[in-house]
Amino acid sequence: MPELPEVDVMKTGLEELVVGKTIESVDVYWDAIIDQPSVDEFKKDLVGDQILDVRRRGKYLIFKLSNHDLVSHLRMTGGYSLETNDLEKDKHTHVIFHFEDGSHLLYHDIRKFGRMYLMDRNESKNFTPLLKLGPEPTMEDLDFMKFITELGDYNIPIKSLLLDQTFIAGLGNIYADESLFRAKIHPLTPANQLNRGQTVKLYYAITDIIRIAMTEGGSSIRNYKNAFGEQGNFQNYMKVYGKEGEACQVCFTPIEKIKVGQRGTHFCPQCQVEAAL
DNA sequence: CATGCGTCCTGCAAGC
DNA sequence: TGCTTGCAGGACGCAT
Repeated sequence: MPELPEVDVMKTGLEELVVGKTIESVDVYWDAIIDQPSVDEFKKDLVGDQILDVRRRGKYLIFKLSNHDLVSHLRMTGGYSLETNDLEKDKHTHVIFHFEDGSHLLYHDIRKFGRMYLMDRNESKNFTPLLKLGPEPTMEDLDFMKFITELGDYNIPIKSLLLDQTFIAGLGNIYADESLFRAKIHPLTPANQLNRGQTVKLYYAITDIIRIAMTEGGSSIRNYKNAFGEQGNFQNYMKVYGKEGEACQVCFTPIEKIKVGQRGTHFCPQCQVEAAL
């Protein structure tokens, strides 16, 4: 499932593969992928647009086109690939951008949760979902003191807060669980009950985990691949995600899995103790 | 306003 | 073996 590091890898791949290409036509095979405008307008408006740049904000991709901004969210299973020779679409290919040079950019998405939003040029800066995003989980963007202070504003489980994109943009279930393990914080601990030491550890855990995941090309679980069809390596660094029942690498206690805010949550019951109240 | 839950989807795995 | 059931989860919409 693409989280920030995986989307970033996809962005880098797309930059190399499609910048400079001009769209000749667009096919849409699953209408719900196109959130705005209508499918007909989407297909019509993109004709003749040239791809100038590809950017990322949180888990969103932003294609900067000569006449539009195209915002794309991959959600669970979305992804892009470029076909330069024969067009090989399968049942999971839902949108195809045909380029004037004869190549094709395919959007595929098994679960069909992904969404695309087309708007006028430079209007993504006024696009509400992007405006609401919190800071990037990097040391450059995530202000240390602000992070520490704002944790005290939320009386919800810290795991749930880490998944709130308006608090921090880009963390998903994997990196939230891995960050909490690294910081030795129990996922159910209310955010406003973390002590000073825990908040500091959490800041560095999040930024470290994301930095490592980005340098390792993201994670490849459930066959996730980047725009080049390559896999990432961060799954080799995972300590708790998907490891329920396995011995903790630190203390050998079996990793447990619980539900927090309807989401599967993995943690070590020995290393990640609840805050002392 | 803050929080919680159902919804969208398909593939896979577990259970009988 | 073959069927049914449940689970995976990001973000939104609606309810409380």
